[in-house]
Amino acid sequence: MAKRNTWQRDSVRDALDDSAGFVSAQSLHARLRDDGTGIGLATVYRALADLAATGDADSLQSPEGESLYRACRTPGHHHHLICRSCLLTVEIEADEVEVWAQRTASSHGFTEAAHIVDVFGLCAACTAAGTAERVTP
Amino acid sequence: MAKRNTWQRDSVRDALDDSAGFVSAQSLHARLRDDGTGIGLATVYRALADLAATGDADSLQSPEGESLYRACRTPGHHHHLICRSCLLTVEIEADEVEVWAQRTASSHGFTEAAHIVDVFGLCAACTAAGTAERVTP
DNA sequence: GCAGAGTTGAGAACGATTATCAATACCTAT
DNA sequence: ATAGGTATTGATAATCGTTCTCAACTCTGC
Repeated sequence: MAKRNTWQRDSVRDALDDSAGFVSAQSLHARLRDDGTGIGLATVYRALADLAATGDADSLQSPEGESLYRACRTPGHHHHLICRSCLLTVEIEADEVEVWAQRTASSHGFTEAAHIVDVFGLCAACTAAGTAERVTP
Repeated sequence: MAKRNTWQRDSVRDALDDSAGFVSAQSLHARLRDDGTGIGLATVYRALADLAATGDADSLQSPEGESLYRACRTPGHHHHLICRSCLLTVEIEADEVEVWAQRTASSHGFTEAAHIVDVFGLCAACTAAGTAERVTP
């Protein structure tokens, strides 16, 4: 079960690193295909799943139900501020919220608390441009 | 475009009200079918979408990508504390988090901020029962 | 009761994701 | 460097949740 290094995996990792915000597996695949590589869709999904599993990438569900991925610069636990128009993403710390979540959970008898905390909005650029639709990077 | 009252819509609303936690459209449909009603799957989806649109129900995406619905007792904006084993749900207030989200968004130039804040854990009962399910880090 | 517009339900269609499986490419031991 | 076992790939089929289609149906107001 030893992992092997393939140009496909590297390509996916590189493409993720080049993205400013979250991207879907589909759009990553499309981009890689456009770059001339003959990479397969299934391979992109597998590579992304691996990256997410090893903690090298974060993933979240878009409001539309798609799985989005991102290579995060900040290691460890953090949250995201995401532009719902261009998907530009800013990593944010939220110690305040960590404490709140933990306190709230235990005050209701819940254990093993985890939380999903993401803020969506329109970034400065999209606000200025009045961009109404979502653009997939 | 006047809305009509049909027993189907009422059934969906009632079934939602009877649920302690979030449920998927599929399982709601299955339950209604088992109750002898010949309700259609598409109708359940439509009714749930309507309820969510009018604010009579809340919805969220399960970590597996399914859409889950719930008839919430608290009107207005609130968040949820959800047992990841039995889906028991507690509605929680989070003024603290509202403020934080708004402040964080605007400090990064983001406008029209909305946020997804949900806490997952194991409820007291499931913790005691040792119900071990998947892990959501 | 009647007409007509909103609703329903069975199944087709759809999009995202996962499974299949023969062909291929990577890695390690020679 | 080479060979060979095996993880990986990729085209395609399959799966799953959800939405669409459209003829049949049923509320509601008159």
